[in-house]
This record gives sequence, structure tokens and C-alpha cells, in this order.
Amino acid sequence: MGLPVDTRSRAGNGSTASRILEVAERLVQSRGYNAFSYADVAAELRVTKAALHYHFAGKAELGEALLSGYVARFAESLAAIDAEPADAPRKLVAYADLYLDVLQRQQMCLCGMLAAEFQTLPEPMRAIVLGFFNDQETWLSRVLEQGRREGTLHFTGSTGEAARLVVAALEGAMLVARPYGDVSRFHDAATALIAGLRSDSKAER
Amino acid sequence: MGLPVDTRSRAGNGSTASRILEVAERLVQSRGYNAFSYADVAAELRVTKAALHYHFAGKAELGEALLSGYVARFAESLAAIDAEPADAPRKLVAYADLYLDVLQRQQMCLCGMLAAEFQTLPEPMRAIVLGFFNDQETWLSRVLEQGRREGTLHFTGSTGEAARLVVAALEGAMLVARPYGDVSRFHDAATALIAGLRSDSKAER
DNA sequence: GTCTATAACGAGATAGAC
DNA sequence: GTCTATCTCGTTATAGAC
Repeated sequence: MGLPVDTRSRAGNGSTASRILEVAERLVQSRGYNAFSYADVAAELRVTKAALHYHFAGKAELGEALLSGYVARFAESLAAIDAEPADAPRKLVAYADLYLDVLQRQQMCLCGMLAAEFQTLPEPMRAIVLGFFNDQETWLSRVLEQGRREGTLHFTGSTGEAARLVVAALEGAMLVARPYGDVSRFHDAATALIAGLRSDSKAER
Repeated sequence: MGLPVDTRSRAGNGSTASRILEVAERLVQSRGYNAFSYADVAAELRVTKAALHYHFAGKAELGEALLSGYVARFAESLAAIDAEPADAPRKLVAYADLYLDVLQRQQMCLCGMLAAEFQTLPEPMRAIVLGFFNDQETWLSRVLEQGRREGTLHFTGSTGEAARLVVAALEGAMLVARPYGDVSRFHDAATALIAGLRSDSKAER
């Protein structure tokens, strides 16, 4: 913390290509893949659509590139959580905060948005979206396993099943909270989720 | 149960208007509001786009009509659950099954889909989507309250907070399960969710 | 790397005949 | 109610000059 924002880690070294990615990614997270256009991005960057086609052959390639960047950055965020020693509940809170950060910008998780539009996506993008959810479940399964070992988390069923619940609940909480413009809706759901995993055995019996 | 399907309750009396609504609704739940067109609906019904404009002035009006129908039918389903006496966990399972039925058709909850596209929706549709989520939370709050009274459900926090978690988890579980074409992903998350609410106190201590 | 110009298509909508 | 015909606009994409 306290580090200056490293624009390079955000695909943002100021080059036109990276600025295109930033704008396009934000538009997709706000409006969806099917509701943004080259014209939108070009207008915002004050360049022409043809310039965009120079950097990204077509919308599918642009979509694939911004999606790959998002998934890679998200993986870095997970690694950053793992870098600090913490018990499992704390890791889950840090994880939920990743989603919260997105929501506070009034955006949807990119992969949640694309999951809704999945049937209309070009195949390469579909594969990356599924890979994202696989990554989330894998990471969460390890955290949940850690919590069981530590005795800080208590839940019935496998870690994989619980991991699917966590992903679903956080994605769904973003999905529903954003239309209300009410971050507290996300917070309520995330808090209730983690509380349920902590106190499954209401230990203080 | 055992009743013949009442097509009228599904906005489906066979009239052109209702067939338009059926097709359009299915397309929105599969592809999204921004990715379906009058041309799609017209082609499937083997009529012209002009015929659609006779029944529904424009895409916004069609969207509003199909959305209203969906919300009304969903409300009927909730009333049907309430009609049979059951304990709270059973009601939650019945509630999750409503979502499951949609997912088995490889569709997304209409309002979940529209929540993703919320920023691009005409205002009248936005209001109805928010009303839907309000309805879900209200109904679930009552069921959760019932469960607390009965001693069949155990959770920390308010019934409203828990209700938000349930809506979020089920919407999110659909959102994520559908791209995989894997209903068991939904089932896992829903089961883990309800298990968590039942056994928060792992009663058989 | 960025521009102008334009092609090719589809979406949403309307007028008016039948 | 449904059709043909047409209109306007936005989107994606390409060619070729600068």
C-alpha cells in the first residue's frame, strides 16, 4: 500500500493500444459487450474508428484482449492476497473487497457481465470467461480448505461446493446491487455469506 | 399439481400478441435485451417486422410488456408456494426450484439478465426490474422470519440481509452455471446456501 | 499510426396497400 | 392484422492517402 499506481500493471502504459483497452473494458463492464461500439471508444479517445482497427483487428479481438488483461490482473490480485499471511475469513473479506472495488465504480465484474451475454460471445472469449470462473473456484477451494484446517470456517459439503456458492453469491450480489446504485446491498450479502461460513457451527454453543 | 398447463396464465392464449411475447421473452432470457431484434422474433413467427409493430409500438414497449408478464407470473409462483403449508426450508427449496426450472431451459432469469444490461434499458423497464428484486426480498424475508420462528432456520443478521444473500446467491448461481451448461453447478450452490441457513447452528451438537 | 471516405449490413421504425 | 416498400441510422469493417 502507499505505492503509486503502476499503470503498467493495468495494461496502461499510456500507449494508444492500452488506452483503447482501458476505455473499452470500462464500457463493457458498464453497458455490456453487445452495447458498446468502436464508435463509443473512438469518440472518448478522440480518434477515429479506423485507428482502433489498426490496433485491434475487430471487436472480437479487442474483446479478447481486454478480457485476457482483466483475468490476468484478477489473478494478480489473488496472488497479492496470498502474499500476506492471514486466516481464511480475512482472505474471504479481502476477496469480497475485490468485487466491492469494481462495484464502487458502478461497474459489473467483467466476467459476470459476459456470463450474461455468453450465448452471443465469440468462442475465444467464452473460453476465457470459463477459465476465470475455474480460477476463482480453485483459489476459493484452497482458502476454504485452509479455513477448515484452521477451524476458522465451518460448512457442510465439499470445499468445491462451498466455493461455487461464494462465487455465485458475490457475482449475484454485484448484479443485483448495481441497478440500485446501492453498495450496501452488496455489503449485506457478502457479510451474511461470510458470517454463515464462519459461524456455521455457531461455535459458542 | 396435475393441472393441465394453463396457457392463459403464461400470457399465451395463442394470439399473435402473446406468441410475440413468448418468443421475445425467450430470446431476451437467452441472448439479452440488446442482442435480440424485431427481425429475430418476426422470422421465428414467420411474420414481418411490421406486424410486430402493430402489436407493440416499439422495442421498448415490447420489452416492458414481456417483463411485466414475467414478473406477474413469478409472483404467482411465489403465491403458489405459500398456498401449500410447508416449513421454511421446504419453501426455500421450492423457491430455488423456480430458478432451476429456468436454468434447465438454458435460460437466465429475465431480471438477472436485465440487471446486467440495466444501464442500457429504457426507464420503464428499469423500474419493473427493481420492483422484481424488491418483491423477492420481501417474500424471502417472510420465509426467513418463519424459519426463525419455527427454529428450522438459523442465521445471524436481519432477515432482510439474509434475503439479499439468497437472491444474490441464486441469481449468481444461474449466471455462472449457464455458460458451463451445467445445472449441477447451480444445484451445488443452492444446496450449500440452504444447508448454511439450516445448520448455521449445526444443531445436532 | 492516424486520417478520410465509403462499403455493406442490420436494426428500429413508418407509410400505405390489401 | 398483415403485407411490401422504404427510410434513417448505427455498427463493423476496409481501402488508400498522409
